[in-house]
Amino acid sequence: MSERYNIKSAEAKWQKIWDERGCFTVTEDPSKPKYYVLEMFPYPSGRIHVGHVRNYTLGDVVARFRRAQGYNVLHPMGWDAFGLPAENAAIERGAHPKDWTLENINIMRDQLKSMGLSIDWSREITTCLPDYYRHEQAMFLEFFKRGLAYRKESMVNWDPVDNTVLANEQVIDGKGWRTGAPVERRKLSQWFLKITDYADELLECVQKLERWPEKVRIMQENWIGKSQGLQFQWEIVGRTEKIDVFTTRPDTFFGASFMALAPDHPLSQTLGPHRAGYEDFIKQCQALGTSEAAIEQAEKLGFDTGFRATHPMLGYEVPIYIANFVLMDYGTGAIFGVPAHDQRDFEFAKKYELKILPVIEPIKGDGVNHSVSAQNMKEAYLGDGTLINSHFLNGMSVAQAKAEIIRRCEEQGTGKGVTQYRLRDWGISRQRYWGCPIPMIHCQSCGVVPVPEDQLPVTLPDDVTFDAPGNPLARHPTWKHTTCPACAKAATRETDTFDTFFESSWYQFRYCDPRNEKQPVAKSKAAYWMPKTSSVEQYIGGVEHAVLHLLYARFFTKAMRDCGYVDCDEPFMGLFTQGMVTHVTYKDSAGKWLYPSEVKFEDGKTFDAKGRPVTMGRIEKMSKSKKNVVDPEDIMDAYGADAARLFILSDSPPERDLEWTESGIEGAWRYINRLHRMVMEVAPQLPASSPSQQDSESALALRRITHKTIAGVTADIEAFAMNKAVAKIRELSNAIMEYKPRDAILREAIETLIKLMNPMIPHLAEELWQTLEHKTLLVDEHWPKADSALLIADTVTIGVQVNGKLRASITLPASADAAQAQAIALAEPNVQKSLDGKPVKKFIYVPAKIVNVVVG
RNA sequence: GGGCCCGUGGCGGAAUGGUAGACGCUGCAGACUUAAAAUCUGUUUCUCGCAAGGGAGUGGGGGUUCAAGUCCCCCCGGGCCCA
Repeated sequence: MSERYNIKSAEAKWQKIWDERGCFTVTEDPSKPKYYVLEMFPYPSGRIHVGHVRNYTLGDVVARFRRAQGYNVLHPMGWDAFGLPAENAAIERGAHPKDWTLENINIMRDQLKSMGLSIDWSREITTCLPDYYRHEQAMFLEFFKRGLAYRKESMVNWDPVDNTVLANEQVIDGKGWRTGAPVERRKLSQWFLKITDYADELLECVQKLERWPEKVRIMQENWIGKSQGLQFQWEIVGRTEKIDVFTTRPDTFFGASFMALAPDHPLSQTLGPHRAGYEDFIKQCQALGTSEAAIEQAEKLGFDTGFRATHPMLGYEVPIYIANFVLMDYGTGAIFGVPAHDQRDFEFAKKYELKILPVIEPIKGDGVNHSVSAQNMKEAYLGDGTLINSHFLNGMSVAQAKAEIIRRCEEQGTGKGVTQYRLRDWGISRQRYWGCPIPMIHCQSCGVVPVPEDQLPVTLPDDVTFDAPGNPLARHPTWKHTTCPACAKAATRETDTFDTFFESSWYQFRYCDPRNEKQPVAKSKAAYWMPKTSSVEQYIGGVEHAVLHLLYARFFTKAMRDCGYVDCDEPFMGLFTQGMVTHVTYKDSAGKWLYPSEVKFEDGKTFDAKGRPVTMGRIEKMSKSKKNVVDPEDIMDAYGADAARLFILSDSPPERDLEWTESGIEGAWRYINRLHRMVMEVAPQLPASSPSQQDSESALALRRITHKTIAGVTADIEAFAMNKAVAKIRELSNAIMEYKPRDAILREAIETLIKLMNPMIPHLAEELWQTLEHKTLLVDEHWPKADSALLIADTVTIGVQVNGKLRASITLPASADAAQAQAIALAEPNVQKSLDGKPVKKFIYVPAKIVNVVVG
């Protein structure tokens, strides 16, 4: 009868029609509310992976949904095209980074297009092309003019494998984030952006981003790491030097019983060598490594210098130690120890038998039993409480005491309140070829001189070699030689390029005006798509970018605002971070990883191509090294884009990990075919009109389900609960398939179903819409509205409990009162049996919810 | 060590404090078929029972409530971030 749905040709057909009619091409239209959906753009590594498919499917659901709701939707795509893999490809197989990158882009663009995404491809951007990066060179010069970009010599993390500088955040456990090689420390002149100027604003604003995941906000807050404290000086007995100390707990000032310096503190080198064992101790500290976690977990060790410091207020003396747990990078590299109220200090004091003086008494009745006597303390008390043993601070709360001690110190001129941040300025210099050249010139007589704006862009030379380690730009025979714009003498170009986080920090603006040759973005266009009040409504990407990319993009937005490019304060109003895609792993009898496509299934057992047994391993994040990957192109060839999209949306909540399974994708594919078959079969029999009356109970029931589904799916998509939306759509289709009459009510249900599933499986939806003989494109149809009258049922089925245990279920009018409910409930034989003749003590009736009979 | 999140059938997962297990996957049984695939129908938390019906059940233990997967306290296990 009906022919099988030809997925491949149908999907290609609709993609062509959407493309030819420019369905997703948008311009600024003041008559419509705008909605900006953005997914993190891909690095053109070669082929798309399932993580991309998940990311862009989620974005496409939002885009198509909002479009149907009448928004003017901006949904663009581009390429994060600078980066190390291109250079690695050049080294490994001799491909030029540019050719390699542009080829990859062509492949991946085709792959993305075959997903049927509602993207405005006319806005595509490629960050490695001069028409993109010329603008960031201009912006960098503007930043430089305003003091937001500067150069300084600094210790850098040097990755000896990649031969490049790493940002602090690219160092994980003392190792390079990409290579895993132990990082070396080197001194280099580097360009920095003054992100620390914005530390406070970045912190304040992130707390107001209500549509960001809580955990990402907390990560950003921790990264900025703002702390308030007191910085003041202690005198050393018998010496002229003073020790600068920073503390976030000035309230515990009077509990101080020792002083500790970082091993690499300058004073350690002055005070330490007087005593034997100093050298050994320092060596011991260095052997501990640089990882803060390791330092924290190691035994707290100290070296007594024999010197003593004087308490600035009380004048008593405390010993000065050099301690392995004090970090030079944090604060001033020197602390005073308060064993009663800091766990590390407490352990230290126990070991070296130092005085433990409690100065905070826990608030009584908070349920915590902390003794205030030093002998009984088993650990430091870190909570709030009332100050004791603290002279003028006695009786105050911790917060009051902090404020008071800072006030006193400032009054006496012995110290000052200090705000400190963990955040450091952003080092943007990279000693790489495949990045945006930093538009600066080094002149022997004039120093560092910016490239004049009319000479931009500074483009990368194409004729470079990768046969030697280091930066090809630096050893290029001619490229770096130029003349000084100031004095016209011979000078050299900066050969460092920007960190590639630079490109992704402002691309959200470029999409608003991607072909502008004069500016990064015209103010009028930015004002429409990214006004002060609402920038990107929905940003979607992996949680791995929770700190770096998002922090840099937020900073860039503020810097661009202050330089007059744009008006908005925050780039991304709504953020959604998706989970990873995982897959079971396979190993052959020799213990080698196998691709899922190499594994055969028989009788629930797994074999390789030659029939040898294969073992199934853990479910892990898809990775090439473990070969537990599937190629989206293979999936789309076999099952089509709709099936891939549907499966990806249906099982797991988007924020959680998704396990890719063959049976899952097959289930989605079966559903698509079943739906097609069903509509093909009933379409010719359906009346054209829409329903006016409900003449049967089953018709009314279907209408109710239809409208309940509209309300449910709308709410679910808004809440990003795509798996629940899919479940509701499938419920509706189950109801449709059970419904026998071929009437207007069935037409309404089917057309509603098609509209609701359109964001998820747009090709099939469009195909079915056409099958129902509509002349319009579904893509231009409005999102259905639920009839609220149909959402309220007039009879309900609820459970009847006796003493909280379910004994029966009853159907009664939704408007029934307690007396009616009681009569119906007690009439149930099962309820009577459970009552066992005992008197009803209490009767609970929550309309449309539950009946609970309480008996004695 | 601190913070945040999570523990529900064989599996992924649903459940504004109100009939736990929606929806799907898998399995099982049946129909169609010479047969298989595809498709369709039924069934699928465990357990006692021929059945009607009963018992247990959301990592473990306590508590609040007429009622707890959901709220509170303690413990166990897993994940992420910070240290």
